[in-house]
Amino acid sequence: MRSPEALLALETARRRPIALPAGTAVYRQGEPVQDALNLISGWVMLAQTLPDGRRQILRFLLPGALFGLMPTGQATHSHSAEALTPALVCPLPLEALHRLRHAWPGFDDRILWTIERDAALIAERLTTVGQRDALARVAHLLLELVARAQRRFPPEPGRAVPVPLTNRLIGDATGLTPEHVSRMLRTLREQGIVTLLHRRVVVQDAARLVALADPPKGLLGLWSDPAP
Amino acid sequence: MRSPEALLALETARRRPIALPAGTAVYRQGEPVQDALNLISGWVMLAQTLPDGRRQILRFLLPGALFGLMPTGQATHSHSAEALTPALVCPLPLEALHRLRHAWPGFDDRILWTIERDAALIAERLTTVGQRDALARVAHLLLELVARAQRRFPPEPGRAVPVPLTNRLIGDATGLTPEHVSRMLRTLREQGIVTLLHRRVVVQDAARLVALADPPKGLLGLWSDPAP
DNA sequence: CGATTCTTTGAGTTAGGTCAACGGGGGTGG
DNA sequence: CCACCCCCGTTGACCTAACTCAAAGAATCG
Repeated sequence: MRSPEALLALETARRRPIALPAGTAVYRQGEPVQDALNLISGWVMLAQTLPDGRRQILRFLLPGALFGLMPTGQATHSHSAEALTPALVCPLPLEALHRLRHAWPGFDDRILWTIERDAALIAERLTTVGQRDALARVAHLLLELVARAQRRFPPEPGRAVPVPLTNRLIGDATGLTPEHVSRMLRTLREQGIVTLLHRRVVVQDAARLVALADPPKGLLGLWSDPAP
Repeated sequence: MRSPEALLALETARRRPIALPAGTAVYRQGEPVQDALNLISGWVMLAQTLPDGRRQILRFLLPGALFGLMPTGQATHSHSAEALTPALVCPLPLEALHRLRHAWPGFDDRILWTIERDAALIAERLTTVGQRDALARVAHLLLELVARAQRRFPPEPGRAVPVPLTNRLIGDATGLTPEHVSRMLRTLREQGIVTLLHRRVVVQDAARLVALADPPKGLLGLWSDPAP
């Protein structure tokens, strides 16, 4: 937990929050790294784009996420960040971040925790995309996002959880085409497992969804737990 | 750069190095997190295994790598680590790591740099596996490993670079079957681009290999540059 | 209310997987 | 030093999951 003094120092160092309409870029791949960013509200996605236009969504960010950091010495962003909903983002100059890290150990620990957690989330997506079939990939993504959005695992059945997903976004995150995503969503719907309609996910059968997505035991905490 | 005092403190805190024969596990998925580990010599792979036996190789580690860290509060390993060659590994108790981080800012910065770099490498693999075809995936992996092993980009043509890869390992890293990896390697060989024979890679046509793998500009430093 | 983007579905195609068989290399134990 | 064995690599034939292309309907947003 950060001390009141640390929080005050953070308040002093950060810039004014920026309101971003849905669909706007926070930063683009190849742009110079400027500030670290704190997501206050809304959803943001991080994606890597190939020269031919295909893109891989690396992560979906929920409020509270810290992003925009690159390894020291890395001058440009390796990926782009784009708001999926209207979003509020608060920049923090890298130099101030560095100062805060060294001044407040609790703050430093939290940064490290965040980066490690993000790496673990990407690793799990890699495993899913590399090894699982289309149905499991879609199921896994829906389960992850519902669990993270609700901060709860397993997800509560019947509740409509707002998620700003389109079939194209699901495809870009899972390595599938939007058409095939549509077919997989139909299967999940017809089997009474989970439904995605009008940007809302309803989990009908949490047990079967978990069985399909089959998230590795022991990592579930990363979806639902806050920072220590 | 870390100060002499910091290096001394590190020397004092670490345990005695452990020699691992090729094929042995450093730790297994699901085991409790114990020490952080420093790879002194040899190659190690990090992999996530699914219940049905399929596995995704997340990263290949080269000497100097720091691994075995998990987000604070995460009790068990989300992946396994296995030596691909005879390897020398030096454990560092987590508690000592924590102390060193807070006592020596340069040390702390280097840890953060390492984790961020590792996350960037995994993200790039995710993009490759999710979006590129089989030939490009294999080309990308060979290029990455040759560049990292030689600390040099683009790779020097004609030089035989030792890599402990089997077709199965390439398949597990790229999401392909060993049979299809064999077909892709044949294509790369027949086209005079790159050859893998007897655990040695020879890059024949660096320009075409780079064009095929098409690594995002600006990330190349992560393959060939040392820590700042 | 028009335009645009998103979703859905169908039909045909293909990249990569599966299965099977064989050959080679390297390590091990006699 | 040799023989065996096991794993690895290679190739071919066939199969199927996912892609492509096309077209029509449904949401969403000025």
